[in-house]
Amino acid sequence: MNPGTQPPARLHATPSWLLTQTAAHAARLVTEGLGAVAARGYHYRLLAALHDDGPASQADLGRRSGIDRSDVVAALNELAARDLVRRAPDPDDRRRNVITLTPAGRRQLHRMEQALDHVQATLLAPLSSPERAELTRLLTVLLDHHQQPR
Amino acid sequence: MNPGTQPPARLHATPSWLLTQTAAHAARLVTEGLGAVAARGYHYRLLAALHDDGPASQADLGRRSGIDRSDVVAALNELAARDLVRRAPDPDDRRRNVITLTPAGRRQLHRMEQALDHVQATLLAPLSSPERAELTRLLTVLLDHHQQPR
DNA sequence: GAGCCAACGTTGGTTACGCCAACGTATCAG
DNA sequence: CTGATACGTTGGCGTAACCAACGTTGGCTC
Repeated sequence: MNPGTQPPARLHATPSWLLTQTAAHAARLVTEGLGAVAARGYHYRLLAALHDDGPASQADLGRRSGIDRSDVVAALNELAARDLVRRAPDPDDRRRNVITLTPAGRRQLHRMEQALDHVQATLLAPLSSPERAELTRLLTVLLDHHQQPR
Repeated sequence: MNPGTQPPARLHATPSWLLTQTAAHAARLVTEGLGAVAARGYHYRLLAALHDDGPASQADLGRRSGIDRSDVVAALNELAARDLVRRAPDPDDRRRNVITLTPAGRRQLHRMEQALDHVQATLLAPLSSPERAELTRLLTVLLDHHQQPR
């Protein structure tokens, strides 16, 4: 986002504009926060998915975290190079790799979560506690609605 | 976003995750909607800024719409090539170009707004009217807070 | 008036994210 | 056995956001 010396035109009060703009801001903060621990969004999503639901194939990981198969490959290469995950062929299905979170990966995930907590605080600073809850609820409704039908 | 056959891990109930994910969805719908009228986000923002606040230099346009100077150049090239804006040297300041919305540009802006209205309806389908208003309010608070200080 | 700094338009990168097409290998259903 | 499907992988595309650098032009100060 640019330094805005002029106020943005007020006709932009449409939710999709607000959403994408606010999101751009959020994404910037998230990128910044994760960058501080040498990570990016995909890394967090993958490690979190592994932590939450345990080891998985790459395709499963992609489905869990909403990342395209091809992007999973690249991100896992980076994570594996730093020993944050282990990639082993699945003996039961030789098409698959089994991806496992390493202790180092667990530690890194923890660091990411701390960074994201801080981002959270910064992002939601102007909202009261009930407002934060309401925002979370509304966004959850939207997300669920738009990804259930798949 | 990927077709999600598995439910996303539930630990992802953090606002920044929700925001960026919902936003990714919104952005996808916006891109789709604008694509149907052969446009993209930057085009809409620029034409809307021109319509709202009148002719301006490229730098001013960038500040109004939150787009980097260099990206303004490229987007205006595309808009000018389709006669949606006019780009003329400013006689009063020969560093500047004065960008003006053409009648065709006004018509195109109208088409974009229709497309975005439709996107809005799709995106906010699961929310009641007061919920939509509340979401808009909360996002506005966030946006204002995070871009005022600049 | 001369010199210097700031603003402007422009070019040419870079990064993240989301997505799609294609290929070879492996598995499974008929 | 054969055809369809799933998997990992490579390579590419488009959008958005941003940064550095350059030459030109304006304005300010000495």
